[in-house]
Amino acid sequence: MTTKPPPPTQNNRDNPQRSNQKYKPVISFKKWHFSKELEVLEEWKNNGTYKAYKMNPNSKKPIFSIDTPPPYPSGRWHVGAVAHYTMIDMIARTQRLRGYNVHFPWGLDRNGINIELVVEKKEGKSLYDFDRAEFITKCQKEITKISNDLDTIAKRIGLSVDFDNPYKTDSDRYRAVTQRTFIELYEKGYIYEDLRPNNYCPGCKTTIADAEIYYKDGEITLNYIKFPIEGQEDLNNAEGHILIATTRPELICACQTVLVHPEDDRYKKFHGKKALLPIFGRSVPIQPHPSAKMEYGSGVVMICSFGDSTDVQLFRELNLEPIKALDLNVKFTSVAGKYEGMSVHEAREAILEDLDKFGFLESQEQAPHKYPTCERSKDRVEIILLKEYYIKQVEFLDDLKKFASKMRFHPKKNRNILLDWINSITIDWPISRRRYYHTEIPVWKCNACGEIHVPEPGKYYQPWREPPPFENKPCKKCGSTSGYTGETKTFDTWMDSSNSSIYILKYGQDPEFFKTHYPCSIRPQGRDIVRTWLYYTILKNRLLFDHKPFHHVWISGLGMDKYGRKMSKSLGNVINPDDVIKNYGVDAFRYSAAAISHVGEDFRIDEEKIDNNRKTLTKFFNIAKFTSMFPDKSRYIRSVRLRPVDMWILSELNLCIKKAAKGYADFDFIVPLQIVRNFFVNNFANHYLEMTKVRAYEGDKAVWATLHVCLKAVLKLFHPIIPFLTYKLYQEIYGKNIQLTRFSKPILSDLTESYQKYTNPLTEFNATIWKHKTDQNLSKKEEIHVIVPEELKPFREELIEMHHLV
RNA sequence: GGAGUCGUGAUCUAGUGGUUAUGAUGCCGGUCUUACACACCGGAUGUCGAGAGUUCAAUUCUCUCCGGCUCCA
Repeated sequence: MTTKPPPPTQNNRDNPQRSNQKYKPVISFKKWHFSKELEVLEEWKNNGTYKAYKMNPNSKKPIFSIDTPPPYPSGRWHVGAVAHYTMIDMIARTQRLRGYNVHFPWGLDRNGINIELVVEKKEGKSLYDFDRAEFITKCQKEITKISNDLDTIAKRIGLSVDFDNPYKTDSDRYRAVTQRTFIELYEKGYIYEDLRPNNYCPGCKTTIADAEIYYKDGEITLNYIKFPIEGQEDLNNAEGHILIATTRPELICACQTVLVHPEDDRYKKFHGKKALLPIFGRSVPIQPHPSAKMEYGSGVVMICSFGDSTDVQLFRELNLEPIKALDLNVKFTSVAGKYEGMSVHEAREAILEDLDKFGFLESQEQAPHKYPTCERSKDRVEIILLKEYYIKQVEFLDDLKKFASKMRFHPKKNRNILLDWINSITIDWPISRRRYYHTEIPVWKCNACGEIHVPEPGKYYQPWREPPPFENKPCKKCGSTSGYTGETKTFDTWMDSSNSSIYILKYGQDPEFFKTHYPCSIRPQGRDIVRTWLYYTILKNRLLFDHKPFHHVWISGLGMDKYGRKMSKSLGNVINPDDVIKNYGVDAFRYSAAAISHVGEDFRIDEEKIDNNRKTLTKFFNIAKFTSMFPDKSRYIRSVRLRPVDMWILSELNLCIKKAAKGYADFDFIVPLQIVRNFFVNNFANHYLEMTKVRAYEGDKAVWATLHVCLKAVLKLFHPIIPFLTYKLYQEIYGKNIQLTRFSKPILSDLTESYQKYTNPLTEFNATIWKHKTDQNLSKKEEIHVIVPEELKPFREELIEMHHLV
């Protein structure tokens, strides 16, 4: 490679680039600043965009329904949640551009204990000390107060939901649907009432389901206690007592048996004997059972009602009579003798002192321990005998697994989270709660025989304050006319939430619509609520319709800080989404959310990265601005005389469209983002624009057409991710609302495909020339003596012009 | 303790039984080249989690282990 010395003075008169005053970008502003997003929002408000987001019931396009997670208003959105919702919005925008009639509803989840706890705290008393109606009114007011801001931020982040028809899970209409599902399930025989040991949260004062329990790690004292052997009592002789290890000494009063491992030679001598409960003196059988672990503690375990879920299992298996040791206030009952009225903690202290005093307590050691807590109040959960309503699930688990295999999971691997949970279920779902701001259980019981009566579905019932809707009829079971008493219990809020997908498809409201559009297209949700929201939805759909509820399930990970740690107040790493939007704009945030990782992975939110992505958007803007200098001749792409370089970029565009479509079909936005960005910046801007600048300024229609074919396609491909910038550019350049368009299809594929092979040699050749000039400290305009290689002959003219080859 | 899943430069990511392991961001150095310094050019950075096995050859297949996450006990 040789270079000629530069001519003494460069005469630019003939340089076609001088004539670029002729061409001005059509874009009305010089720079993109994200404050323009606010203008876009204003335009959307005025140009009917929000109406265009609505599902059109008369459209012939196929419906794509999204079971938008209805957010629970809780003051401020977590920045991870904001990212989550923008990604769900990308799904909606993608599907519109793919030609679907998208049903993207907007709702608020307003039922539940959270708001009750807020009111209780504010008023300083427990809900049982309120008048029920008054308490409900207070909850309603409180939740409405903190719901108000949600629409503003939802609009600001570009959500394309149907804002005009939001639903609320605490509305009469929604609750009527929840009650309908209960009534229908009751009539199908899937619901029953039973007295069973249940998880009971002392803080929330209600039963909770296994799905609502989280296990925490802690340490606990393991107490070695001597139980005398009946008939040969002697605390000082190995034959006279058996040493058991327990973490729950306060439950001795509820003990019904003592277990040792069948193979444990140390205790074979005690098989069939009886042990006397210390302090209480009651005798219980000692029996061999494989659940007693030889290596844990002394290898002897006492089984009480109820220390943990193993106890519950063993009571059932061994047919033991439960002893109700704790009442609803989690205080000991009279079976605890002198410990009656004490809390768990008080009783434990007291009995340990007594055991020690009387010589029963041999020793103590600290042991690691996992204990169940309530996910809401974080209180330690106790197991108490309670009468509750249950939905059958255990006998349907195989069906649920079948449905799980029929739904497309994004990402695929997250199906296992669901399967793991299904496989761990051993008991039916307790659905009744002893709370107020929840949907009421629509049941009245006969005053004479207690038979359950359910009303006709369709209406919202409040049995605790309404007369039974069948007042004058005699009881269907006993014929009594002594009247009915309304149920005071309410539903687990997951009974409501698990209806969202059928509610938005108008179940119980528009049977025709429901029939046509069931099941729902996609459930987007976070990984943290697979065992609740997703699981219960599948269960309900199995029981009601014997059908899978969704075609797709999209499960995203959780938002972390930039080091991958959970955001928490105590770590001081909480990012405020309002600040992020204020500092970098929504598109930069959305772009970052898409670029952050594959769907399903936990993602790290790093403000520095968001700021860098903001710069990338400026780059995009500049490419568009340059392109917009030339008239849009894209519709003549088939008739203009395309040269090889045009064919080449079209072949790259086609490849880009195809690859991006694949990523969009998976709702995995990092894939299209990387592909389109690479095409737009690396191939289109760096190489194609540079190679065709001269022709473009000369007025070559083929270049003009190609430029705009590419730009249009790219704007659309980026639109789901960065709706504001792409909307504005499309509006300014093409005078149309990009939100109402379709993705571009590959164009002239057959003709252009063979040009694929030039990508590498072409870009490498250009890079070599650029590098050479830089190394030699030459201007890019400097003439240079280089011969275009044979394989790049089709691009010879452009390459000579571009690099000033001589 | 058991099950599932993942593990590629600081971060995210491509990819494959044989490549000097892809690209991006960041980092470092240089350059105001008229779409863009919110730019461009260049550079450094990886024992492809560790070990063993299969193979002529393994980042890629198998096993074990380690680490992250999830679930269960």
